[in-house]
Amino acid sequence: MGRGKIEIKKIENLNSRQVTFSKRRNGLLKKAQELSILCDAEVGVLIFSSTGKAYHWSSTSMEQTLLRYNRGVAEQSMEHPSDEQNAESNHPIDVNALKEEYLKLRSEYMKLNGKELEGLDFKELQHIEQQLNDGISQVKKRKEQVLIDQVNFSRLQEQKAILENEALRKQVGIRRWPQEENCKD
Amino acid sequence: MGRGKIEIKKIENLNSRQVTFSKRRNGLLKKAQELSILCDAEVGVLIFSSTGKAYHWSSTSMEQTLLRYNRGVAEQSMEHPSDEQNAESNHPIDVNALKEEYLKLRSEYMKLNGKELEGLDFKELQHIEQQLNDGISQVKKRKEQVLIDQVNFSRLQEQKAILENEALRKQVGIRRWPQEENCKD
DNA sequence: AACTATTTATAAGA
DNA sequence: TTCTTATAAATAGTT
Repeated sequence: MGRGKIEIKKIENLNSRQVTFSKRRNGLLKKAQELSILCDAEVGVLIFSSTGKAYHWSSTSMEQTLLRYNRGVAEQSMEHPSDEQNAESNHPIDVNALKEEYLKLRSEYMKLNGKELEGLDFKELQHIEQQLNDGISQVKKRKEQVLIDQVNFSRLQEQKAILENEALRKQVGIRRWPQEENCKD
Repeated sequence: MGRGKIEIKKIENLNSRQVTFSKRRNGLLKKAQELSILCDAEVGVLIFSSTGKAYHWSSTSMEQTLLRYNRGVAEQSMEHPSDEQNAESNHPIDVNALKEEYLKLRSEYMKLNGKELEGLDFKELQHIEQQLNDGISQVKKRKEQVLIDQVNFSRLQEQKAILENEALRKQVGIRRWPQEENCKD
């Protein structure tokens, strides 16, 4: 839509690129606003120029829009709980969402440490106690396993040492016998 | 740009609105892509329809784009350290630091739940067990206190009820005594 | 920053 | 939904 048709590929001329960026950026934001008004939609747009300058617009607030996006992402990850990439990278991205998650987690963590228990009712306390007991049970199992592994490892080392000793003894024996004849006196 | 000019305001007819949403959504995403390619910019678009459906597009990945946005937000809050709005939302200055904190806390939390214990040695496991025992001890104390509070509260209610009963009995007595003389047979 | 020839997007109709 | 097409809007190249 202009004096000539253009190919959609990076504009190499810096000046043209900056002019086009300015024009099309405004166009995109206008379109975004029109879409949100006409269709009663929530729209957010984020733009970073090649020089690193940031522009953004949201029909509500960017924070709200990002929170909504993250909620969606969270739901998706619930639906595909064991996607490898998801598991790795699906932590909340928006600062506020992350902070919220962090504070929630911190609160849970404090409770497991027997702190900040005020305001919990009996049933909630019972639940935490159960959670702690389960935790202890797992930790004890793991401790036991670590000890068993150690014992097994020691036995293995012992066996290895014994075998090595036998081998060495044989070697020593073979080498020594002729020598011993000289030393015999 | 169509058969007729339209005013930019919510389209009341549901069907028209949905049709326009679909068309303009595609248009917006196309424009976003063109901008990103022509001008070598990073662009992200988030759209939520009035029915709650989510659409999004990013020239890189939405996660990367949002991280970049949040970095910008963080930088801004560095530039105006004690802005009123900042004080209100209390953004952590560095998203990455927060993310790191979050992951560390999450790891601790998992351990207390008896998960992700691989790689810990016996001493570390013992420490976690001790931590869990301390937690349980506190939770039990708190449970006891909740019960004591409940008992005390019940006693108080009981006392109140008894006093009320006495007061009522007296009132009833005063009214009844003359009547009882009639009923005595 | 404006201008304007063209291209592109899309409103309304089928 | 999808296609068609007349028209509005966006914008490429120019001034």
